[in-house]
Amino acid sequence: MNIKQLEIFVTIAATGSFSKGAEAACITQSTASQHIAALEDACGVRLLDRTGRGAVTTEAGKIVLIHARQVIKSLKETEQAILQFRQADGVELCVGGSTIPGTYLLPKAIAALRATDPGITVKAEIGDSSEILEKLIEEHIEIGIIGSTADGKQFTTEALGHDVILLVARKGHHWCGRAAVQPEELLKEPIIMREKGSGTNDVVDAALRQHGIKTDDLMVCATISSSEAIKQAVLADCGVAFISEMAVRGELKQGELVPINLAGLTITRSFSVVRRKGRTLSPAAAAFSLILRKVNL
Amino acid sequence: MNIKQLEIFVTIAATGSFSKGAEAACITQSTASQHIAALEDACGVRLLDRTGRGAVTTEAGKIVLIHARQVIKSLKETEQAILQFRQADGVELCVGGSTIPGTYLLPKAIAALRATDPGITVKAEIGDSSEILEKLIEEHIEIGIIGSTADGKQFTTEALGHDVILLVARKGHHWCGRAAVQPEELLKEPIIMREKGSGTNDVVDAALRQHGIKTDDLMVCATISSSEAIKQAVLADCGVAFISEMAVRGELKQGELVPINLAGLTITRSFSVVRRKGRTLSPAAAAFSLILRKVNL
DNA sequence: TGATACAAATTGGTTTTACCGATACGGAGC
DNA sequence: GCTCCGTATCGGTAAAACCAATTTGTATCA
Repeated sequence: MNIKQLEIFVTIAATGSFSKGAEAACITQSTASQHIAALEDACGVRLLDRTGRGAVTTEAGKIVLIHARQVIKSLKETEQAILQFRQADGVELCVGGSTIPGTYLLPKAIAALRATDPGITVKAEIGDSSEILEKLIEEHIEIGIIGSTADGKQFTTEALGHDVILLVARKGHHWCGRAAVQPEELLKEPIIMREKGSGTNDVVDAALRQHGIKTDDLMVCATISSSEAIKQAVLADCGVAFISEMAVRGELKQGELVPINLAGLTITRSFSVVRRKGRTLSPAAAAFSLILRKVNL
Repeated sequence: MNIKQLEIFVTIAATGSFSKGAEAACITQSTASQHIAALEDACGVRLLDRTGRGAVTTEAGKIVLIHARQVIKSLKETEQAILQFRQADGVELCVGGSTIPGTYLLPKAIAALRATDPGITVKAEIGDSSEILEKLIEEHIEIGIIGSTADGKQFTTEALGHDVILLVARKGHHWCGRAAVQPEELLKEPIIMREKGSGTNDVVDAALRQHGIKTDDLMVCATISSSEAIKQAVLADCGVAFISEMAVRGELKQGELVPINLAGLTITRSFSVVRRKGRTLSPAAAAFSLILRKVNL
């Protein structure tokens, strides 16, 4: 029993004749006849009664007809789903972003994607870099943007642009107005940090280490897993903090937060688009990947 | 896109490997590879990512997988339905019977059928002979029992046994006790008849005509389309009536109704099993047809 | 009752497909 | 770089799908 047989059976049943059905199916009557014979053989019962002026379905034929229509319908739906998928229409794209790019880049990219491909709905997951990579492995997301690098064996990364991480203090902080602060001075100043595993923490840690400072030795007054919350903490005069320039752009402009110049220390990091190595991107994800680059320019 | 391809795709997706999937599907890995290539070609997208340690479904593959399972399920259901049908299990058999055989033969036959094939449910339609034939043509029923004959061009009939049609009167009727009544005497006696189109009417009409009597000339005091109702009418002393012996067996035994001997006139008729010519009977109907003959013996 | 259409079944032969075994290729792990 | 494991590809064979032509079967009509 195969699809072709069922399709021809349905058209013959609909037209009430082998020859008409065959014509409708663009095959010869002889082929149609053979198909029906094979189908009847497979079923073990006669499906069409030959009347001399065509053919009518038997009781068994009526049963097969109903089911055959369902099979054909399912197959059509399969083709339809693939078509939709290829046009990235009605599909859900799952992406992820670590805190900073997830908060400040993803929304723009999603908006741009929805503008060009309104058929795509996006599900975005925000987490720190390590969480995003984990979600990639577990296939919760197809593509992610993180602020650190990823293992080249499991992932394919692509640079996307960069970001400056600033040391900021509340206006009126005693460091304000100073041309430069020496890195060692950090050791005696209350500071708010991101949790380990976050991209921000990683690059700050690496940069300070180059100046002989271990983050473990800092006077960490709080470890907070949200940049936004850290910003609020600095505004509340809890201490200073390393924070992405993107996250404090507004506050810097309004003068509520002040960038502190650390002598000889400029912390930058690149964002990367990351996906599982060797995996094919869905058309939706491929479109998103393209847009990410444009948006960043 | 065909069933085989989908089936192999599903097994490969389930086993996570071309070679394991092929083994499970009892084909070689090479064939499996070709099937997937063909399927991917048909879909226009990659369905499986080859990882070097097997294969995992792509986003597109996940979509196809869900739909492919549905297609395969539908096909399985088709096969299952046919199997049930062939075993006459869970099927509804539609039969018909004209008044007399429908009332006095069908119930026994249905009971016998249900005893041997409990999977069959029977839908029986009772009507006069012409109605039964009409239902056959309209395919409301597959098989019918009528008390007259049917057009040999459209129907296949099979004799099933016969029945005597008696002229009966209420006990105490002035004809009771007479050895014989002359047919002409009928013209002066109130009589209750079945409607035209009924088998009973047909054979009575034919028999009387042989004795030069037209039914139109009878003193028909009522035309009733139910034998049971006619019986009640005779019991109520409305008049005499031709009635199937089967229908009055009980009343004759109890002496409430009395058979009248019409000189030189014995009306018998055969019952026939009728079905549409050239049409295949469902297994259920075929079983029923067999049983009908046995029950009648 | 035959003649005549019309429809489906069958036949014979060609093209296409399905399948397998063997082999080439390619990534993962040592 | 080598080996192992898995997929892709190649070449050949057997099966099937398909068609054109023909036969068979069934109503319809004269």
